[in-house]
Amino acid sequence: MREVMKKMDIEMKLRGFEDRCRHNGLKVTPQRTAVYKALIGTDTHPTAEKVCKIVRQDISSISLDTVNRTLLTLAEIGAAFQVEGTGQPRRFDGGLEDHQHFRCIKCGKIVDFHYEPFDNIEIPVHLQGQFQIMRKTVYLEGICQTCSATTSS
Amino acid sequence: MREVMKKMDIEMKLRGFEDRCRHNGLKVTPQRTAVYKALIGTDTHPTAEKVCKIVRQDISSISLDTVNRTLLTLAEIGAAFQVEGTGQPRRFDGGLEDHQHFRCIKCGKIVDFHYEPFDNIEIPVHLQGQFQIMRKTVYLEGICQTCSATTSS
DNA sequence: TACTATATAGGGCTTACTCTTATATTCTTA
DNA sequence: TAAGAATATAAGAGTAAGCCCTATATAGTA
Ligand SMILES: [Mn+2]
Ligand SMILES: [Mn+2]
Ligand SMILES: [Zn+2]
Ligand SMILES: [Zn+2]
Repeated sequence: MREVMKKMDIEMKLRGFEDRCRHNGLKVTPQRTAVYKALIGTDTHPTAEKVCKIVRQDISSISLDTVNRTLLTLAEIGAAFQVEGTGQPRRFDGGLEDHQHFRCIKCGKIVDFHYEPFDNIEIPVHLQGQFQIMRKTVYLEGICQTCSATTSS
Repeated sequence: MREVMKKMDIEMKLRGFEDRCRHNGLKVTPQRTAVYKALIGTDTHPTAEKVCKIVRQDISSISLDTVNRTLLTLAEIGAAFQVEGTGQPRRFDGGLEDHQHFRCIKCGKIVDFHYEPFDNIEIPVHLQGQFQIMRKTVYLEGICQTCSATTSS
């Protein structure tokens, strides 16, 4: 059943996260775990503010600063990353598998997508010599269907 | 001779820019022209602040707000774009030909590069139906040589 | 259980950017 | 070419994200 699988998946990720913290000399705190859980529980590439709101359902006293700090920490230890893009409030992604993003320049929505040729692009050797590459992604920008429909009045 | 070609190229771009302004019902002001010129005169993906400094060599009284506003205007009329990436101060690019970016997460440097297979990626049909795509780029993130050298102490 | 190192909450601070308004400039049309 | 209408600019105040500081709290450990 789907739900059961999902729960197992989350449990596994949480276990991995705790290990990752320990390996990096970081304490496993309820706040950290909750932020991580909130992040992997959505595919909306949320802002710190948004994550904070979610986490406060469990830990009502968590501060926005802690959420911010924690999200940066997650990125540092490789448990998440900051989404590329151009918006003001920084956005995060807990999806570590290779995938691509489309961003709507009207509403700011960021949509995940997969496409074999993009997921599997190979970095050419001359660049590998020049840079130590840690992330690669195909980034598309434009207008989503909702916004297209709304605008054309 | 290189210099002469460069000058002709700039002249052509400026002419095109003025046309683009008029077609969009925008007045051609010294400030706008200067901001545009500054932007196409660099490949460093500058911030508004940086552009402002450059422009002030010509127009010492230009305000940072005008530079900001103008850069956004350039993006709106398609004479430039905001660079994807994750940094705080927004950065701009006047290079409209297909090209890709590498961004160093240590020093924030953004480097242009070309690679045929990346420059020519085709957007799959199922995405074209879903989104109106206005820009595509391969975005790489990592650590540049300078920062690699510095860090490994 | 007690100790040490690290994390958090809260609040103030900084900085990039946006908004407002009075003045200046472009562009049009007579 | 002069005058008028529409738009742009400069300056400064306002806003919001996120960073920094410090006293208190908590996790890991012995
Ligand atoms: Mn994603
Ligand atoms: Mn570029
Ligand atoms: Zn949209
Ligand atoms: Zn670097």
